[in-house]
Amino acid sequence: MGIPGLLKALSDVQREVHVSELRGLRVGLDGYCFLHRGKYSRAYELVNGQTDGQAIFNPILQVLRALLAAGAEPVLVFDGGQLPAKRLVEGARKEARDRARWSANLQLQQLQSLQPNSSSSSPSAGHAANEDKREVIRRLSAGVDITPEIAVACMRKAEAMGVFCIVAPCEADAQLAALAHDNRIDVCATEDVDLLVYGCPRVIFGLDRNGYGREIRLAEISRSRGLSPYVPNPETLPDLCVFAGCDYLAPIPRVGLRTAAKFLHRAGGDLPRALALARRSGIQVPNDFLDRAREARLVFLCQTVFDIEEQRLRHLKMEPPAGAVLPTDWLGPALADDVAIGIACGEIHPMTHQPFAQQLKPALLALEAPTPPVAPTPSTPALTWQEPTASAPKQDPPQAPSTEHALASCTGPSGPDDGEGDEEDSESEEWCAEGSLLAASAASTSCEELLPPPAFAPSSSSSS
DNA sequence: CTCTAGTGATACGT
DNA sequence: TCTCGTCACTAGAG
Repeated sequence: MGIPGLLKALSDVQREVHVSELRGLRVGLDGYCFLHRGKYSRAYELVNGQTDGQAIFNPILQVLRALLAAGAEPVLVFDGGQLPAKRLVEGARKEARDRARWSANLQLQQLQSLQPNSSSSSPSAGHAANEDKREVIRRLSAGVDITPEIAVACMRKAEAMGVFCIVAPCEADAQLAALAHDNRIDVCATEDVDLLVYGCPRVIFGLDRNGYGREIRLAEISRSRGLSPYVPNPETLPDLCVFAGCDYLAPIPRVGLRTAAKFLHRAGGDLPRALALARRSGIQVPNDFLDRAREARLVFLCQTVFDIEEQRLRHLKMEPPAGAVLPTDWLGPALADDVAIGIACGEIHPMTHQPFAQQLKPALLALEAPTPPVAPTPSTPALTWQEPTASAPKQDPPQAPSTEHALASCTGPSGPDDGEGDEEDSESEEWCAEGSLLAASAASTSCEELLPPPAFAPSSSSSS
C-alpha cells in the first residue's frame, strides 16, 4: 500500500497531536483504514460463535466519538470503484485473501470437530486448542475482506451520529484531497502516505481511539532529512513515488525509495534524466517505463472525484492533457450524474452500479465459500502487463463441499441444522436488520442530502 | 558500507 | 460478482 518506507522517511517532520487541538476543524477520515482495524475483532467473533457482527465497526465509531467529543467535525470518506491501474495488484491481494480464508476454514472445521466434547482435555490439550484458535483467528482475519456492503452499513451508523459521509467514485484518497482542495475539510486522518502525494495539506496518521496521532504538514516535508541529500517537496512528490514504485505502476527491480531519491537528486528533479542516469548505472529500466510513469502520475493529479458543489464527477486537480492517450477508464469511469450521486450517497454499489437495497444479501463477511487456492504458477513474474494467463485451469477443490458446510454451521448464532435451501432468505438477523435499514433509508433519502449542511459548506456561497 | 526484497511474528470486544 | 497490513530483522546484491 502506498509508497513503502516514505512514512518512515518523513518521520522527522511528524508531530504528536491530540484531537483537542482540532476543535472547530473539519476532519476527513479514510473509512477503510479504520474498518481495517476491526478485521481482527471480526475474526475473533467468528471463531467464538456468538456474534452480532458489529465488532468491525468499533474502531471507527470510537474515533468518531473522540472527534465529536473534542468539538471537531468528522467527515467520513469511503473507497468506491477500482481503478484499472490497481486491478492487477488487487487481483493478487484477492487471491491471497482467498488462500488465507481457505486454510483458515479448513482449520476451523477441524477445531470445531474437536471442540464440542472437550471432556477429554488435559491442560496441555486445552493449551494446544487455544494455540490453534489463535492461529485460526490470525488466518481468518487475513481473509476478511471489507466489502462495499460493510462500508455502507458503517456509513449509516455514522450518519446516525450526525456525521457527513460520502463514497468516492474511485479512491478515498483522491476524494479526500478534493475535499481539502475545495476547503471542505481542514485535515485528513488515514494510514496512507498517498494523501500527501495527492496534495492534502495536513494529514494525521495513526489516530487512535484516545484521540492521539501524528501529523505531517505538506508544507513542511521539505524540512525532512530522511532522504538526504534529496529534498522532497509537494510538487515533486508524485515523481518520486512513481519512480520508487507505487500502486499504479510495477516497480523497477532493485529500485526503492532511496535509489529513486538518489537519482532524482542527481538529475535535478527531472524524471527522464533520472531514468537515464539509472540506466547508465546498470539498472534495468523497462523501455516503456517513462510512458507508464506519466500515466501513473496522472492518477495522482487527475483522478475522478465527486464534486459536491456541482453534484457530478470531475477531475481532481486538472483536466488530463488533451493529447494524452490513456487506457480505458484509466482515471476512473465516466458515470451519469444520477449514478455518480447514487454512489456518493451510498445507495448504488460503486462496482456493480446496482442499487444496494435490491442486492444487499446477508453480508456474510468471511463466511462465503472460498475459492480453492490455485497452484502457484511456475515461474511467472508477479506483476506484468502481459496477458492474464491466470484463467487457465480451475482445479477441483479437494473438499470444498465439506468446508462450505462447516462454514454454514459457523454462520448463524446456533444454526439448527439448516439445509442450504434458503439463499435469498435471511440467515443472520443482524444483517437482515441492516438491510431493512438500508431499504428504508433508500426509500426516504433524497440525494439532495448530499448538499452539504450549512456548517459543512465552504464560506463562499450560501444560497439555498 | 547502503539498500532492496523477502521472511516470520503479530494482532483482542464486552 | 462484491476493497489496501505492518514491523523488525536479515540475506544478499551492488
